[in-house]
Amino acid sequence: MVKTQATPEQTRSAPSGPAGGSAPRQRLLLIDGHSMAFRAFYALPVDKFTTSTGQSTNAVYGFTSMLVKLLREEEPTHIAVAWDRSEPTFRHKVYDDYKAGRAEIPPQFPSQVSLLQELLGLLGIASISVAGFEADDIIATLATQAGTRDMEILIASGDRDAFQLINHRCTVLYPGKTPSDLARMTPEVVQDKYGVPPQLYRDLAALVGEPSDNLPGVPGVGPKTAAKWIAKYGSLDELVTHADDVTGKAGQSFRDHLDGVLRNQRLNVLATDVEVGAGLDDLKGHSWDRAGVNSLFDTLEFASTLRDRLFAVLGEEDAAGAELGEGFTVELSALGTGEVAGWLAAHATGAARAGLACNGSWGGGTGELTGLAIAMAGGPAAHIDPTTLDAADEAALLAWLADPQRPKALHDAKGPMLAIAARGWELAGLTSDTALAAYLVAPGQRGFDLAELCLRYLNRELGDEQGDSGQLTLDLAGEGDGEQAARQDLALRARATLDLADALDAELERRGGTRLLHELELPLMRVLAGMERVGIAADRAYLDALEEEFAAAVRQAVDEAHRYLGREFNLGSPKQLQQVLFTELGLPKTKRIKTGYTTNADALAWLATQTDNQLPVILLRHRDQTKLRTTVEGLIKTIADDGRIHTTFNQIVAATGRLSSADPNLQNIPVRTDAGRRIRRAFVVGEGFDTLLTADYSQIELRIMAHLSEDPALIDAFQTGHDFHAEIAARVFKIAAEEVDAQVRAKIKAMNYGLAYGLSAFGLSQQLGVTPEEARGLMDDYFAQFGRVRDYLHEVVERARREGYTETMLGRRRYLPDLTSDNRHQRELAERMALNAPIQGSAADIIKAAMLDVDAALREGGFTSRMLLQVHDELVMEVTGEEIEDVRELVRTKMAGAYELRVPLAVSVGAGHNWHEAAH
DNA sequence: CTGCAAACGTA
DNA sequence: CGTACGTTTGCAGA
Repeated sequence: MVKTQATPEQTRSAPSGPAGGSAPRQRLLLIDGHSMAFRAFYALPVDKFTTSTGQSTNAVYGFTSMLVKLLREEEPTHIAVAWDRSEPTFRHKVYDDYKAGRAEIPPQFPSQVSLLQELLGLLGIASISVAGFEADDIIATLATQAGTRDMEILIASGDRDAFQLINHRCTVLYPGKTPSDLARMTPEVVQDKYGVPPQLYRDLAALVGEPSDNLPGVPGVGPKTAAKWIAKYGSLDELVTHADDVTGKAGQSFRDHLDGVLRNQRLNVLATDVEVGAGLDDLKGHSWDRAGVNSLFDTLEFASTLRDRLFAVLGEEDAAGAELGEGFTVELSALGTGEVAGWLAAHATGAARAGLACNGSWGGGTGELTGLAIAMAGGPAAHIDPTTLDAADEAALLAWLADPQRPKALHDAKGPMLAIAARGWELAGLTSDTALAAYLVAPGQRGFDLAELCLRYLNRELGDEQGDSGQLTLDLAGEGDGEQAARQDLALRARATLDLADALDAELERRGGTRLLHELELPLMRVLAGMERVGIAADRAYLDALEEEFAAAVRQAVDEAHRYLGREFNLGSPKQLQQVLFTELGLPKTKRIKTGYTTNADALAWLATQTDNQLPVILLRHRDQTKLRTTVEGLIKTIADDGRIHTTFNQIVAATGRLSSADPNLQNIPVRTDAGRRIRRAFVVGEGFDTLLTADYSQIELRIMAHLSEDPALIDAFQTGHDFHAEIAARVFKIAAEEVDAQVRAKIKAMNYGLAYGLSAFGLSQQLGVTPEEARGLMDDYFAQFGRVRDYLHEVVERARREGYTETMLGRRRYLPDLTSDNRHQRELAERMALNAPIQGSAADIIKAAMLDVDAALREGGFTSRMLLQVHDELVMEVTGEEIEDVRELVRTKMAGAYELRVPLAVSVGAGHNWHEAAH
């Protein structure tokens, strides 16, 4: 088996030979994968090399470290890593007990081998393993082939069997205390150390034995005696021939154990004719995947030092620019009044993309632009102060910014876009948003800072941000170095954005995400900016009254609780609650958590059933009312001067592709309880409009599951059923849909929704309050009718494990390296993520596409009505009286038609004066 | 002042 | 032992 990764889009190659010079000798590096990884495993403490998700990384780290050192110091032109297989080898056929009695492999080790093989794949280094043979045999075979080509050969192996391969052109690098501390085993060193030439080393080993392979040698014969004999007789064969001549106690022992010695000799010979499936030419440096390596190192939580060292050695043959710390350079023009139009005309008129960077502040649907930098590929860059423009400059600049024919790249553009819009300007022609592109390349990563991305994708350092207000260097002399440095800094960010956009374009193309960026996320960003700018009207007086009401209820509950206990305590402190409930009142213990026992709502409700004590009930009411009060409080604080609440939609945080909403979060406004729904009445239709309209997808995730699984019964249920859950229940229990009672329907509904989350029988039993056996039975009944769903969910996980990522209907990927973790908890969590991601993510794809369609239709139709919010499967719109029927129809059509599934996409629409009334 | 844990709201 | 988020609060440590 040969695993290589060769993708034409990649530009760098590894490993590198010595640059320049005249026809350097070819040098083949062969690594015994398991042997070296095992050495690394024991050289580094596993507890110090464990990620936050529990994945051990000590072997990966140590091995990689060794690899970097070898690449740098040995400069191989060809390289391969050979791996053992778990299947028996020809040696087992000769000797049943070969390697028997070996210590158990530590549980943290095997998954690291997979990670290493993944890493080698990304580095373009061949990983070779062959059924029936050990890594040593593969190495011997390749070394022999290389020998006939007069190549220089280096073998990194902790297995002394490799010593027999040593000769004047083949050196074994044998690990000492750490795998990076390698001893060069040449013919001279072997002779010196063992007293025999390398070609006779296996004769010596046959006599001495190899305990780790369960090959006992001759008792009483150590390396010294063995070497003496071999020197005297010339070889083991000769020694055997003259076995009777060997004197002494050792000689007798030798004769007694002759069979074992001959067996050892047969076993430790290395095969040199293995079908390795790769020729020497396949072992030259292949292209490597920088972003993939970065992404893997990120998940392994490796510090940048190892990464830097690796990239430095891989990038050696590149032009000088690849060195870390090279940074970015620009030829900066700080444009004064009257200079902008001229600079733009001179530098930014063609089809070449410009990098942009903005200073200022933004959020809450608006912003202020205080500085703008434009950088072009060749180096020219300009800094523009938007407050000092004359009329001609301003006209030229805003025309350029708004020109879709002038391609631009900008990092995290939605904020700057709001700031630009706040000046009354427009930004068009964006062909990349580097934050958005990086998100599509690897969603679920922690940060998408420009500086971080530069390091990750360009291997270049972007100087620290100075801060927009010059906090670090406030230059008292006025027009001095501080401002100069700030302009330079902004220009460098513009330049970095430009270079990064190119790198991410290529990376995204490799991962099939180009269309997602250009046809979905980039256009959506503009729509989201519009929604943030518009906001949603809030009824402040109503909210004030509501807050007072909830606050009164909270005070009441606090009072009651204090009186009940006979002293004051903080009801908001879980710690004090635990003290009161479990220590002072001696109530039964709830589920254990890190800090003791949980006091969450479920636990309190359970406690209420276990005791006559009224405190749990009071606490529940307190929790409820407190939550409502703080929600209302928070909303009031965010009402802007225009009487509206402007949330910020985050497009690059949710690993599945969903949007999120913050400052305030308008995607978690209560709806399930009566009291909660009252809060929704505070979201009202704004001035100049007549109706709030909500449109939501019915059971979109289940419909997606039906589509993706192609389960005929599930698809059919959507075609025929009016009440979907009842329809499913009827099929599971083989009764008529009308006979399904509310209880049964509820169970099936829970089951339906649980499926997409990877619900277990235990989890289902907890939720339904039935026994795990009953829940198991329910699941079995369910899958008896909808078997393809089970197959699908299973396949989705297996495929993700193989490929390393899941994919949504529009090709949005989510990488889940923990699927091969040896930590069961982490692995199972990743499995649930893997089966949920395509479903939740496809739903996100669909509503995003629908939003684009709705937006386009509204603009094309010249409507005044507008989109305000997105809540995952719901859109909230603000509509004028005369447009209501058209918009109702438009939204329904666009949402239902956003993507064609094997089942219809059902959309329900409601209207009213506030969000509560509009719900249906 | 910052970061974590617990709790809880939504889809 | 059910996925994806964001916010608030209390509290411990810097």
